[in-house]
Amino acid sequence: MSHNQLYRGSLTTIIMRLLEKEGKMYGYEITQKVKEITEGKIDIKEGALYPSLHKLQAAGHLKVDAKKVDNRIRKYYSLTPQGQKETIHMLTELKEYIENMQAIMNPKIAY
Amino acid sequence: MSHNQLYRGSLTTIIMRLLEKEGKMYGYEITQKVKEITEGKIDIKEGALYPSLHKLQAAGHLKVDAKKVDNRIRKYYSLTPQGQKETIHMLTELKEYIENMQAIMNPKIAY
DNA sequence: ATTGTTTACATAAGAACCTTATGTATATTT
DNA sequence: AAATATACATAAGGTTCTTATGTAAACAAT
Repeated sequence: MSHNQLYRGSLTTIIMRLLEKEGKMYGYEITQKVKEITEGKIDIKEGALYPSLHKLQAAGHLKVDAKKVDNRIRKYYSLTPQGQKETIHMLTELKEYIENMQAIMNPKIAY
Repeated sequence: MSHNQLYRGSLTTIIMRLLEKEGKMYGYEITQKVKEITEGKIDIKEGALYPSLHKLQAAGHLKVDAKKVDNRIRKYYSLTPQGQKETIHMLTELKEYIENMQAIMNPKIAY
C-alpha cells in the first residue's frame, strides 16, 4: 500500500468507499482507481487486496458477480445492504481518527 | 489504542509529536496526556507503549533519563537531534496520509 | 488495617494487517 | 518472440497492536 505504516488498517475503508460511489468494481480496477486518485501515492498490493476482498465478502459486506471479459474472468464486487451501513460507519470512524490525530498534532491547549 | 484498526501505525507519530512539544515525558504521562487531549477516545495500551518507546530509543530517536520520584522510578524520554528530524518527517507523512485518504473519500472527480 | 485503585515500569503470546514472493493465464505492445 | 499489462490467487514472514501477566510503591476507602 505504502512504505508508510500509517496506511495499515485503511484498506477496507478505501475499498468500501470506492464501491459505494462506483457501484461495482473488480479488484484490479480498484488498484488502478486508487493510483489515479492519489497520483500514484497509494499503490494497493495484490497480496493485500484479494484477501481483503474475500474477507469483506465472507463478512457479508460485499457480494461478487464474476464475468468473462475478453476471455478472462473479472470478479465484480458491490456492497450488500449490510455493507452500505458498514461503509457509513467506517467513514465516521475515519473522520474521528483524523480529528483525534489533528487534536494531538495541533492541540488547542497552550504549550 | 482503539478498537479501530485505523490507529495501527500511528503510535510512534503520537509519541514523537508529544515529546516535540513537551520536551520530556515519561510513559505513563504520555498515556494520560493523550487521553486528556482526545477526551478519552484514544487509550494507549501499556503493552504497545513501552515496546514502542524502547524501539524508538534503540533507533536513536529518543534518549531516556531515569529519575526517582516518590520512591518510584520514572523514565523521562526526550527527542534526540535525529529524533527531531524524524518527527518533522513523520508529521509530513501524516499530513500526506490524511490528504490521500480525503482525496479518496471526497474526490474532485465527478461520479 | 486491609483491600482496592492509581501510578509506573516491563514482557510474552497471539491477532490483524500488511509486504514480498510466487503462481496461473490471457491480451497487448514492442 | 519477448516483455508488459491485465486479472486472479495464496503462502511466508514482518510490524504493530491487544490481552494477559508480572512487579512494586503510593494512596484512597472501608
